Amino acid sequence: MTRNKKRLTDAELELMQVVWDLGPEPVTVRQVVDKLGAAANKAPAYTTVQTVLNILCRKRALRSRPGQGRALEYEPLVTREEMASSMTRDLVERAFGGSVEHLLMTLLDDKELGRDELAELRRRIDEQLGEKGS
Amino acid sequence: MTRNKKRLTDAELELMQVVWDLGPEPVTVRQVVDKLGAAANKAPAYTTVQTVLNILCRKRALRSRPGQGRALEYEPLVTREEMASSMTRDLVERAFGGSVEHLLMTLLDDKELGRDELAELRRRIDEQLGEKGS
DNA sequence: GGCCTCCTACGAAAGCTTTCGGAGTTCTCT
DNA sequence: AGAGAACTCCGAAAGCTTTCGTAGGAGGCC
Repeated sequence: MTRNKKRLTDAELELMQVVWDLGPEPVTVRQVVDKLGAAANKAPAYTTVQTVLNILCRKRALRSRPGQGRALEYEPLVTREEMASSMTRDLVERAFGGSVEHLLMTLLDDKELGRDELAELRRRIDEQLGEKGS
Repeated sequence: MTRNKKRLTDAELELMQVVWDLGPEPVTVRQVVDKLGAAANKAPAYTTVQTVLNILCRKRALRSRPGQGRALEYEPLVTREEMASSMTRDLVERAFGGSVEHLLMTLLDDKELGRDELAELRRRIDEQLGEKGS
């Protein structure tokens, strides 16, 4: 069952996003630093990135191993979707008393959703209702 | 527009929940401690609760003022719903690239929702669609 | 008054987060 | 071989989180 209990901090999550963005191949510290330098105009120090990536390994969000060059390669052990799901469960626990429906209702009532999104959502619900059919 | 940027930590949020639970009236440190002692069999020290309540004041989530007795009274400056909304926005930013729809789709696909919840949700969507109608 | 209880205010200690510099190793180029 | 670049490992420093103890003030009771 290996419950994935660890919560990622801001810095950690941001680096995970970069790793996921960088595609399916494992990435090096250098690649992450460069990507950050390109995206924002302030890149953190090389060793800062390295430290956070290593923390992510300790938290079992990444794995590192020798790559082709001399630099270690890091690869995700969880997908962006798994992480998002896990964070959502966390939010539901912390802020909605464990009730997913409560979160859903709040999202609807807060709207920010246009007619198209609502229609799409409705379509999906019908799909789900269909699957559970009978 | 005075964006409410502050994020509450675990301990802080837990105390907010107790304050909200304790009803609309302002509460004292003592009341919160007792409530925690009753709920879990592990009550934190009086001064621990006091410290966190004061931090919540600094973060503008609570306000304190002299009560009838000698103890200060604390009252919420934000509602549970506002906090939940704000935390949800935060999650959407951090984990779903700012896309509420993405969160909604994930919630649906992760299911955990029974037929009744889905039906209720659908009803609400129709409501919203009605409001926006034409 | 003197003592006990309840309260507030202050701040300390342990641990986590975020950032980075320095030491040392290895690869490459001349 | 020697210089320099690039990388890893280690750990430190500043700030936040969480928990709590102690000092000091105010009210009630003998």
